[in-house]
Amino acid sequence: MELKFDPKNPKYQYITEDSEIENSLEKLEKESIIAIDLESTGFDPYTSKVLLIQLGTPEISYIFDARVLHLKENERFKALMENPKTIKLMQNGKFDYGFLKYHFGIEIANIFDVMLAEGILTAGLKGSMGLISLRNLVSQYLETDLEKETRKTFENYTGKITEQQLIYSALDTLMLFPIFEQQVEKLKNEQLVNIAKLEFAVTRVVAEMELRGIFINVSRWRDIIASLKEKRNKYAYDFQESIRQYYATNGIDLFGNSVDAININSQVQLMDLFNNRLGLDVPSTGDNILATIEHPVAKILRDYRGYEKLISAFGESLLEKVNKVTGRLHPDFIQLGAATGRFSCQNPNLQQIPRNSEEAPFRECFIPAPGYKLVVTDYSSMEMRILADVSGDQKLIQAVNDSDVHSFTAALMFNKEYSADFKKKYPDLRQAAKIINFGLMYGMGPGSLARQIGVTPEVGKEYLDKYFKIFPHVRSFLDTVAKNAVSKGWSKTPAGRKRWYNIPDKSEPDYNRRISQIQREAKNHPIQGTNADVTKYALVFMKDRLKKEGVDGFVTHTVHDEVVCEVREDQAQDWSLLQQEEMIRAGELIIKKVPVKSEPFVGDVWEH
DNA sequence: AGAGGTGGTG
DNA sequence: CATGCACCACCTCT
Repeated sequence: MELKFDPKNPKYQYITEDSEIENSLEKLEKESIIAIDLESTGFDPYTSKVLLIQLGTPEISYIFDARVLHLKENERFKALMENPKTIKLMQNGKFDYGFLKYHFGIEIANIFDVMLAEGILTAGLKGSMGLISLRNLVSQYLETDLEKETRKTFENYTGKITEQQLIYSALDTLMLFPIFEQQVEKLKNEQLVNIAKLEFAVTRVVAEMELRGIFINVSRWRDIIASLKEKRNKYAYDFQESIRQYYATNGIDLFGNSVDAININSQVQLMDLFNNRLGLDVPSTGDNILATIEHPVAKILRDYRGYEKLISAFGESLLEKVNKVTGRLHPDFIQLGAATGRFSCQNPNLQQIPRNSEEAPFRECFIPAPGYKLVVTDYSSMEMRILADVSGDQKLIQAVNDSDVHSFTAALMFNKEYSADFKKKYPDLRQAAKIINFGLMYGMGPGSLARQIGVTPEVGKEYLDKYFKIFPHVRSFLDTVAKNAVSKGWSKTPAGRKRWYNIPDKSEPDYNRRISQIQREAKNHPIQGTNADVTKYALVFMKDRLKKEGVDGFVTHTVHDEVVCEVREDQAQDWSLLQQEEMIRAGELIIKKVPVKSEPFVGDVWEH
């Protein structure tokens, strides 16, 4: 590919005088597409400084020294960044958006993010998930090596910006244009333009979500952990006491301190205990296995694990992530973290905080700032509605229209009268139907279905047959998706989001296994992926609506089919209805054959 | 450092 | 024959 710049000697203008700003802006304002990048002393906007802001054309990069220039007061600078008519090429724009919003009050508009574009174009393929580096894009699209070592020099810069740093900074904007041009063509060819637009709109919401963060009641959190530790320690002690007899130790060391027989957390040592010393024969030490074992040690271990899990995964380590400046948690939401289009979440992962329970009401520790409320909306049985919608199965559409899908399914399958109290009358039948309903969306087969419900494989197959006899279009839809995924190498959601598959060669030894894997993934993709599409539209709609209505509120969190906003107390109740409205509007963009439902909750803790 | 096991969420 | 989707964190062990 022909480049419009010399990678060894890129053109740039380093601007260190306020008087030079206007001149560069004038040039940039003439462009319909500019590239933006930013160099900072770190990754956290609250504790890091902005050093350089690069705004580029295809030929030249204007490097603004943010330390010495008065950019915050420059309305023209801000207007350019916020101009919705100018496309802003960025790499992981969420990062720069957050810094510019916090340090300069700038809200970049009309982003084209090459990282997200690549994620959309390669969803599901190995190495495409999550964060894709500019270096990789440059290597792939421009067959050039982009030196990235210089970035580290910004973290402990000594004052003077070096020529090497300027070259590095300039390349980061110049490289974006030729990548952009090729990606646009690909997006058009794959009919992924609308999905790209959605992701680019979402990235501003995500940036603000991360910037705002989530308030957490630290002392309450510590109290929960402390009480869990007490219980865990008791079970840890009981465990050591009950297994000591199987080991050549009296449990006391030379100094009179008690010493453990084995490391209770070691899977290897536990296997030795169960299989060599207790005379059992366990394939693993997972909870599903331990649950079937009569031995008292298994019971103690299960109890211990229940507490240990919560303490290790959600204990003090989470509190360490509280931001020193804001006192809030600012997790990373990875916009294309999942192959299906869902978000993933890290540092900490607030999408896996346990549901509230008596002993560990973790979610109750997530609270609004003083003077605010949390407004929570989630979609009700969204994936079932999606399955009904995409399959077009009249019976399933009818089932989700009724108040309880699983009961209705059970009634049809087991020839019972459907009634409002079905759940009470036939809890087992409902549970079986629920497992089938969910299992199907994951491509489950008769074997594991039978195992889940606790029936023989033959009965499991009967159930499946019965199910598909009632919902024939569900079967045909899933089969078609699976077949097409293998023949075409991709599947897509109604909104157009694609997921690709590496189809193995027939000569591969595990060909059948891998094809089955792809078929299951493909059956799930339109369902999980549509859920992601809908929630992402909802996020964009909500942010826009908050602004339009002048509500003092922020999107703070999302968990796949749920959105949490933090809204000023006196506005929260009214806003909750608008939040519900936007959730439903987003759903109805894509889901046409069944109603979309979402109830709003206003409260002082995160639960619903 | 990375893999495997275990278990938390939707 | 064995085959339930999508993630991330923590632990141990090599």
